[in-house]
Amino acid sequence: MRLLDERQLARAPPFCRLDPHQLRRVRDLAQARNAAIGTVVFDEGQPALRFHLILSGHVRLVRMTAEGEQIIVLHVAAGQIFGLGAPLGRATRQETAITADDCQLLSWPTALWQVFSDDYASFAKETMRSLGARADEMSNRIVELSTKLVEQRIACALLRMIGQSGRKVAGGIEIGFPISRQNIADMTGTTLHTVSRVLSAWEKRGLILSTRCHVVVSDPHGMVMIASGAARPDQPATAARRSARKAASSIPYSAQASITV
Amino acid sequence: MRLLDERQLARAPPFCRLDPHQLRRVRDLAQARNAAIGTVVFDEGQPALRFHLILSGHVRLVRMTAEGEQIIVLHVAAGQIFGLGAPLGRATRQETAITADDCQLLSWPTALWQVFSDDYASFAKETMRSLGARADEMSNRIVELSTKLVEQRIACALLRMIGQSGRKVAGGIEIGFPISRQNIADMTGTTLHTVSRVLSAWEKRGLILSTRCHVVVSDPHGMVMIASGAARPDQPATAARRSARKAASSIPYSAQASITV
DNA sequence: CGAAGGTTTGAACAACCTCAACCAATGTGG
DNA sequence: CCACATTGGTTGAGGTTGTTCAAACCTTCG
Repeated sequence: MRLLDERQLARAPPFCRLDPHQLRRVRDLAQARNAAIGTVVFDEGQPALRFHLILSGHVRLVRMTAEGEQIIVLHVAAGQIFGLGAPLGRATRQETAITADDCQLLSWPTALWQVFSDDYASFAKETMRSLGARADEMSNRIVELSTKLVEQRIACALLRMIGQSGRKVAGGIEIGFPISRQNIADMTGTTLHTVSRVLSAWEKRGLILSTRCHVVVSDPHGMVMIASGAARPDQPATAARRSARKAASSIPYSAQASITV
Repeated sequence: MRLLDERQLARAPPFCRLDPHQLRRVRDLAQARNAAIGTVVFDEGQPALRFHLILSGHVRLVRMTAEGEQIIVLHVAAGQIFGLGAPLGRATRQETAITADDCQLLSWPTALWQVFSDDYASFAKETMRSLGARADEMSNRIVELSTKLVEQRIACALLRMIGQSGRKVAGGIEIGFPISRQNIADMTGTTLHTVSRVLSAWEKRGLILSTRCHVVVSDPHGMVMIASGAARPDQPATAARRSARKAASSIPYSAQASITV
């Protein structure tokens, strides 16, 4: 079991540069846990005592509003670290972490994050890289939510998921964990009704194949078209939504203002 | 000039624990720059060669879409660092940085980030903390964009700005830098027309005072009411928008699932 | 003073949410 | 193994929010 874990640990980006001896040390300090689908790993508001690594499976980071709505902020895939609140200066969890499928998890006390960072340069580097990637993803989500229509946002969400956790299957690329219409709605800021309508339409057009909690994208290119706002049936191919004020987009700012730094 | 910079530097969170000698070293490695309002500090797509600190003023981090729309991702206030793409593993800028008012800026080559982090523990800690705070802010924005009505989102944006850069004036709390309706629209994913209508209505109700590029919140508490979705004139005080499915929100997940970690 | 940028406001329309009802798949207990 | 509950999915009708279009106004600044 430990040996097995070590071998998987060696494939996780934050630890893949460590030698066998270092891996053993890291593994021995970890607490292992198998969590069935739907298990809550930690909950919004709790003290952030440990950080986690996914050996296999997927975890959703979720926030809930006072009105009882869920918003899926991020998906974390195998090989990745999550729950780094403490090193980022948060004493308590801001999100709830729920397994999206059956998971093997390791966790360490937050104090070890500093130790690992000091001892293994690649660990520090890799966690920073991962924080950066997530900041990018959130930033992209903000742009999408601000500018895109629901159909485009759903397309973006599917593309993001097949990019992060897609696996090739017969009819296309499948999202590698169970995902319901409600889940997709929670990612895109819409309702399951709208998601259902959109996916049904896409299935008729041959863009996807879908069964219960299960989506295969059979025409990724067509999906990109939809996500980008091209392939709009009626509209003239102009702005997807808000009036592209001035439309001076093509000239970067730098061409106008003197940039020095 | 250098001396003046050093004194201001000593007040910036990332450097406030340094002794005078260290401060001088940091200052001597920096490039100083005064940037008038509307100056582009760096542009989306450029290589990330330096990181920056605001001595005074405010900087907007902006992203543009293919259709020419701007989205304001974050505001950065005096004393804060920005442009940390490189340590986060990004070779090129993902956002454009534009000064929101007249700014005094310092910048350093990205290579020094590692050096400062190694040499000054408080610097490393503080930059992590700041990354965490921004991740929180983005996460909050995602929740707002996903669940709140336009009026609530605008209220949230105003509250966030007075929280970060508000100053007390005669009639209430003023946002500490110039801000147009269009800017607010770019923050909330709406149009300047809608922002204008909402602010006009608020001004009539005595919640704010506003002139060109200039907003004073005179009733912060009322603003919080609006932001949270209370104070809705017609609706019964239930869910602000999407149907609060199951509304099991009050019981934290942890009460249902065994949480161990 | 004219131009440019910011703001206001009305009217029409589109997107999408809400309500409502129903169906299909899966799981459960007798 | 079947009745039944549960969960996820589908689909139509109607209503609300907020965008789009259009036009005018005001302020600031060269």
